[in-house]
Amino acid sequence: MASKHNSKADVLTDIMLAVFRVNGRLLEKGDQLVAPLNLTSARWQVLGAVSLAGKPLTAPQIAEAMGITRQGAQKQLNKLEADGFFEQLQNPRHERSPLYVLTDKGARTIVKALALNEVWAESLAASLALADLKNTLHTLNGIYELLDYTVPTKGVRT
Amino acid sequence: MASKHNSKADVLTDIMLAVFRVNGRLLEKGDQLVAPLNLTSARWQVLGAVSLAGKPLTAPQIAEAMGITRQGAQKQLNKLEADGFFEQLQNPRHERSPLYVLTDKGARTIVKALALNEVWAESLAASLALADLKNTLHTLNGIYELLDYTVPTKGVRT
DNA sequence: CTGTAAGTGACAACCTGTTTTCAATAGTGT
DNA sequence: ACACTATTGAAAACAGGTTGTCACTTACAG
Repeated sequence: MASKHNSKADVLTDIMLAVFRVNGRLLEKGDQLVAPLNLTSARWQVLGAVSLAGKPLTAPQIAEAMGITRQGAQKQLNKLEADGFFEQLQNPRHERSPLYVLTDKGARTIVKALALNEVWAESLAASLALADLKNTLHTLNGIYELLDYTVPTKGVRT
Repeated sequence: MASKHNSKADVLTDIMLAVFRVNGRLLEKGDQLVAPLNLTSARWQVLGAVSLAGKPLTAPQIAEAMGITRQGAQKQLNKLEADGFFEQLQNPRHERSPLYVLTDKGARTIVKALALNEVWAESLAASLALADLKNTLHTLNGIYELLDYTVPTKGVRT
């Protein structure tokens, strides 16, 4: 499976391919993990963003927190609201742009999802070395910053 | 930006988030990289799979090499054939399932794409340490194997 | 042979996300 | 106040991928 690795560029190329594969598996396993809660990875992420903020957010704020476009976030919000995870709150600062607040059901669900994730991550991490994990996180962040280098408008998408 | 990291599971969770972010950026930058060749990351991957095999492949074979479903691969193949990167070859082993072979244009294009990728990877890797890259690749592969663990049918999707 | 299971292409519907466009709302400088 | 710009929701088209169905080859056990 391993290639020649005659240069740093070769190793980096293999890392890119590994990132693609791992990304796919993570989404797949994440979907399975929260399926019993009637969630998917994408929907869980939205719940998590609002829960983490600790206060109601507008659709564009959620999108920015998640690093996706506001339209993408809005789609999930519409579904999540229809399923009773969110409620709309009148936004005093914008009459057409409501704040989204977790319902009791939404709050209970995200707590369960985070617990499931914690158990899962622990079982995976058990067979990995802390030093390797830290190094990997640091290196991935370094790669991300290199890739992020030439973003003009602070990452804001229209 | 860094979290507390009180446990290996916490670091792993941050790695997961980093993988999502890096994956997104890689696709974005990859698209930009090969846009002058009238390719996208997805199409480039198909070209690469057939080029790497060194012989004509059927749609299901390409799908398996790429780790996607045959229907997904077929979609790209149809477009790539329409754009003159592939030609269909009569398959002696299955009259309804043609072999896809690179045209001259396809072969020339994948060579250019690989060259662009090499230059890009070198420029990125320049500021990273070889030991860190190797460790990261190894750790990501380890994570992938852990995630891959419970796949029943050898990963074949219907 | 023959029947049955597996492989395959062609579609269609869906998921997640992006881009584009439009109209309505909000913010700001003068 | 006023005009100009930025923000926002809504909707549609697109990209890349998945799942499911259908009909048709192919493979293979008996």
